[in-house]
Amino acid sequence: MATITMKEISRILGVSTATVSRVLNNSGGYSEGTKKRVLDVLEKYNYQTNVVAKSLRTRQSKTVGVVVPDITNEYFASIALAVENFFVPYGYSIFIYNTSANIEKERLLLRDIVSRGVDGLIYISGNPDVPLEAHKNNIPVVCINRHKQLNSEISVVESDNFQGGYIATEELLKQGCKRILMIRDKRDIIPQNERFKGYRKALADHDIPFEKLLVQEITFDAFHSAKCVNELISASVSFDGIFASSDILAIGSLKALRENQIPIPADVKVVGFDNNSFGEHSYPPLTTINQDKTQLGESASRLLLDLMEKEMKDKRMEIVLPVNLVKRDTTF
Amino acid sequence: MATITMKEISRILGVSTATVSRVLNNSGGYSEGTKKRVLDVLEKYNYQTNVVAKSLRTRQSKTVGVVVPDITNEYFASIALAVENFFVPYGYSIFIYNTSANIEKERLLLRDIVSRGVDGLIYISGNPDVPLEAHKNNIPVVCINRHKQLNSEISVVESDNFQGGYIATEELLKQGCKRILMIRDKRDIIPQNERFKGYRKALADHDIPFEKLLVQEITFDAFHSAKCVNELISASVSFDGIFASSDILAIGSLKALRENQIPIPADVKVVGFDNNSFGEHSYPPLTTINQDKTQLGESASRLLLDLMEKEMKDKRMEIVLPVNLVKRDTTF
DNA sequence: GTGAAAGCGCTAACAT
DNA sequence: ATGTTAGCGCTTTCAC
Repeated sequence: MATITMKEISRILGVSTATVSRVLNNSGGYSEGTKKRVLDVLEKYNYQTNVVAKSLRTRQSKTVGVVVPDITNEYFASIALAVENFFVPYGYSIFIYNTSANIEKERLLLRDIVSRGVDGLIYISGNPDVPLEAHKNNIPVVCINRHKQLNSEISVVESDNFQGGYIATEELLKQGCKRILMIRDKRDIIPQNERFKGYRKALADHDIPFEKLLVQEITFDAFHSAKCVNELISASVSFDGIFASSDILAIGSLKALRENQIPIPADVKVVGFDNNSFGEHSYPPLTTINQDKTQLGESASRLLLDLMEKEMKDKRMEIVLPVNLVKRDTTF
Repeated sequence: MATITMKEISRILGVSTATVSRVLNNSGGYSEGTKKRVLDVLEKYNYQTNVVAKSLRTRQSKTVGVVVPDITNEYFASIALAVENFFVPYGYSIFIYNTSANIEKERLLLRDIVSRGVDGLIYISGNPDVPLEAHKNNIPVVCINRHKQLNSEISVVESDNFQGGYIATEELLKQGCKRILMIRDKRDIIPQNERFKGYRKALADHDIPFEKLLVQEITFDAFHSAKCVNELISASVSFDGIFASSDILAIGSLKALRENQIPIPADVKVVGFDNNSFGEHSYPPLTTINQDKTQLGESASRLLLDLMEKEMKDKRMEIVLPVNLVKRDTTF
């Protein structure tokens, strides 16, 4: 950072640093003439604010932290991108933190977050303690799609997971499926649980009995999903539809169905969840529930900005965003 | 940031802030006794360093910026993750900047980067001006896989794109392909150009004449790739192999082949580039050239750390990482 | 081994 | 309309 300082600028102009600061911040209290003179010199010497010094003085770092389990996952990356796009025009920069689902690492990250004095935090991860602790440190936090704890004072924005589970299942039902396999992440996290509830409700509304065997709780990746479907087929468990609680899981099940020469959607229909980009290019292209990741990121950002700048720290908000069915070729 | 300060700690202990600072930084010059007393109080009051103040004083922000075109692209995200994992143990945090391939936005970002006093920059984007300008501002920069400019003094780490293009084409050749379509990004960027050169060299080494018609330069996405292959088939252009310069392009071509009932790999064989995760689950699973994204991120980070901490600012380095063939089912 | 004091670059009272 | 001054929280030279 070998850039010129305000002090030097003011010396060059023969004015005080206060004056320079004022015109830099448009805070008024100077004549048009000096404003112009100051601006010229600033320009001429290519002055760049020292944000660190400014932060120390104003106690605002103009940064927000985004905590995700894994930025490599398109879903999280899309949200992070939306957050960045929202905040940049307001002069904020984004720190990214990957937890790798490691709770110890998460603790360490939190220390760093507090130390760095981020102005706010967007949290998309599994562990409810951490945002709570940030909140205790007086850092505004908003959580995305991850937990809506009872007695938490933390704001949350999420997709309507229940509704998503419902319409996914309903799509299958409408097409005549009677035995719908649900493949879900085995972790006890709210989005997964809500999608499951939606599935059950749709079943109930269509007078289809719920069968425990048809709900498979697995490790969250495509391989386990493929393995699961293969095993079910080997065990002669019959089903004519699959609701996968995530596109990643759906992709794995598609693979297993292909390997067993089961025509899709003729014999088995499949609906995923998330609307990841690879679903467009899968074989067959995947019918899925779309989550609006941009909207998720933007809503959370807007909420956070209010919390940060409007001193609405106590106002807990909860925003639920609608989801919608994207029909492609794994259903008719 | 409502945390206790060094001054308060020192008052509580009845020592000077200098002493507290010394034990915090392990810089010696205190007895074991005071060290222990200080540490205890620090612990008791849960002292957290104010990184902003420390940065102002030491002129080190302990941050590094990572500039990518689009974090939503798994390839960039993987590198960014590796960078974070490398730097966190050294006490650095990561600013992420998405350029969206928008050169104007990139300029603005650079201002911010300089203003924030990042200690270093990892740059994975198309435009060579920006890292050059950062470099001029005395910010250590290392570029990844994006440009190796003549007379640039900027360090670079990249995959061996030429070799990748060569072995991809060779794989096709070995399996008897005579007419190999190459689908590439139309942008004139070095990785793409190198892959193309590898393709030509492999052709030449196997005495296969180069045909201009078989090189398709398209907009970089799966749709354009599918469209391109469809059009070629409609125009009765014959080919028995496809080398796609990126997995994204390969996925699109797979789709077009399926739509035309062309058996893969029996009639047409396909090799991609990058080894993105979705290639494992495509239909058929994609043979591709693996780039080691973790290694790319780590090497770049290590280089940058040397540049930042060892005052080796002038030492320009160039690291080329090997690539390897990952055989799956789009070739035999 | 420890403390006093200056100062990093900026902003914001408070003067004038 | 402009300047003076103190100070944000920390590190570091220089004394002792």
